[in-house]
Amino acid sequence: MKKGKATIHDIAEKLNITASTVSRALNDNPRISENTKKQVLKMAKQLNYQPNHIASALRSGKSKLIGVLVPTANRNFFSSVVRGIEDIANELDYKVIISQSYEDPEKEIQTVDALLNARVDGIIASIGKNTENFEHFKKILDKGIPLVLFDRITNELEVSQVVIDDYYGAYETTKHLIEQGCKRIVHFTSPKKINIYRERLRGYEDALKDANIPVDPALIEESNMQLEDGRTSMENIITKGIPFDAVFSSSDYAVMGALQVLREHKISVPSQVKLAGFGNEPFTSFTAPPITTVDQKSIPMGRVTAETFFELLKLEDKKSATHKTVLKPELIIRESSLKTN
Amino acid sequence: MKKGKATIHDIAEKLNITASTVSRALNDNPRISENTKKQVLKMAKQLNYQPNHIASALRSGKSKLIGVLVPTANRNFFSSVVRGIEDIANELDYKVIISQSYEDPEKEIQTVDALLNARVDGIIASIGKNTENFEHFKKILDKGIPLVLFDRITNELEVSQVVIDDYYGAYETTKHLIEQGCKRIVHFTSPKKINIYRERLRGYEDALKDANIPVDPALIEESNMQLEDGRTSMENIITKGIPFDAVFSSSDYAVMGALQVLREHKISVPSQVKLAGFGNEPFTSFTAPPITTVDQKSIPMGRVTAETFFELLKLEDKKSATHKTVLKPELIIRESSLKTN
DNA sequence: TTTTTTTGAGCAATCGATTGCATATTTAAA
DNA sequence: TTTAAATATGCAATCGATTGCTCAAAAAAA
Repeated sequence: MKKGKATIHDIAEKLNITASTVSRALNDNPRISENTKKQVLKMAKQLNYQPNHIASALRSGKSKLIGVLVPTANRNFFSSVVRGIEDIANELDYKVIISQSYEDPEKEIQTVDALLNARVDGIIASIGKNTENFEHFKKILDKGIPLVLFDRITNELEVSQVVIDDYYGAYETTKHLIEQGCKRIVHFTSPKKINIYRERLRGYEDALKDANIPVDPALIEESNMQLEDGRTSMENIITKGIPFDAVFSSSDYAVMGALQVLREHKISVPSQVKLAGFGNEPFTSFTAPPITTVDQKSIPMGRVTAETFFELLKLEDKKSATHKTVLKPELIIRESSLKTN
Repeated sequence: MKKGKATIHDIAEKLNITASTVSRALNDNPRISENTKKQVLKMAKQLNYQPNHIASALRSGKSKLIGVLVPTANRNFFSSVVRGIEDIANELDYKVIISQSYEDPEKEIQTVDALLNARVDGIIASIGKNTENFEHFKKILDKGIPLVLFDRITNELEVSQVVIDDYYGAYETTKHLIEQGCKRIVHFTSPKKINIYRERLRGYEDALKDANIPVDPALIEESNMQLEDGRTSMENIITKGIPFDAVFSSSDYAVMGALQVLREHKISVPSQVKLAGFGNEPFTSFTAPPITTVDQKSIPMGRVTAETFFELLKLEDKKSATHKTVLKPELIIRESSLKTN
């Protein structure tokens, strides 16, 4: 008797009513009398009844699971977004399956499939940096399953999305560096299809133009934007003897690499070269000097994304309701970019 | 027709056989002829059949989901372990639900409940730092659901567990500091019930004793081991005027805080004070100077944990089979702890 | 050729909750 | 008092896959 878990049938039996009534009572169906509801609830508690979500999912077609696909959970930005999503989802009694693509397009496809197979009610995703084909996301849409993208989005998909204003963040950062006296600002970017780096590059270029500083292609370094890539890019610039007085990297990791290389070359930051990154990864505040960066409003982004998602879930025609939210990032000025008098 | 997804019944109908046969064919049951299997597989592909895991889970009682509970996914150590777990799980066609307790005992209890309700086939967990009551884990065991703990374990639970040899790691680190000439080594630890900090403390103490250096309680700072706590602890020591020539912190975050405070007090690392942390968080290699730390073998730990878990899953009597694996950590020596001549 | 085994499949119940369609009982309106 | 409307519950099918049991046909043994 302790053995098998209690089901609605057990409750029904004890109360001499049917399982349907119990089910309706538990779901607070208006067709059930208050009295019966009370009794059912009481008996449910007494029998330590735990609803079987799997049975419910099978019948109702709703798994109450939402799949969250991120490039890597091991990044402050992504894990914070996830946290924001979780907060909202849990309130609504949804569970979150986090899965990681590890920036690998192949793995991303598999993962989408796996989530679909797990019968999630919808998917929230941020696209891997190297993804150039979006068929697997189209597949989600074709099935009429709600999809919301955040941060790493693409124009090739007509879906709801939540992003920060990367252009603005980059523009402000570049402007700040210019105000600190910089004229030869190196920019680290990524050549991929993903929106964010393009936008940041645009912000960088426009800020320069607006200050009447020519955009010098020699100062723009493309890479995969990891720490190692930042090192390589910095070495490149130094080796080529290209003069520069600042680095604005679209990734905190890459700017960290630059800082290391500058240190090794005994180039002083910020007096000789000023630095700014993007992302506000925690380590940027640990370094010596602490690095100026752009905060991406990760927790709000998670919450907004989840809210967008659940609105979508409520609607009938998933496709027609695409919605784009843009959050303002915040420039966090630290020592690495400040003029030394 | 495109509408509803194909089921085994659709396959059965097309082939003029029954769903049971299809089911068995798909599961490679020996009672089905090779020929039939081939046909079924072909038709399945043709109809783009995707098994409904939910239906299968309901009937078989196996959800093919495994719950992973970590204090926070946003830590290199934990996310690496998760990655190791995922690797193994995915190979075996299991999906992983990651959930975070955020070091909050209350949230941890809720999360365990949520996982249980999601009908995971088992749980892999690392206990929150502030958890002092383990009833929710006992509940898992009582239900006969496999549970494996890693890293943050407790003696109050009789379960399979995978840990590193924290004692060894701490002993070696302390010994290393002593060899570099340190005699007054501050230790940052956490007062909680969790094993790891106790073991590290023990390693620290024994290394001192073995070198005939008295253990001075004034040098041992207890805290929650975050960056801020490390700052506070370091300020404490300095303010009290307690002489010291090294800090060995059981957490990389806390040692980072110490480094900041030392920097602010113009105390030079490593020439005046040497530092070592624990965990090999990526940022420890970014700092100036890079920080000596202990690598916790996170990916192997994840894999071993998953392997232990799946072995457990195979067994009948879950309880009797507890198994403890201890991995050797590795001391990573960097500039922060090296003797300056 | 008859009997026994082996092999390949079908039948039908089952997992637990949900839900459209009755039906019985009250209550309100005519 | 009769009829219509509202309220509370039951019945039974359903979601899709799994599985114990039964059975027919084919192969092997007697």
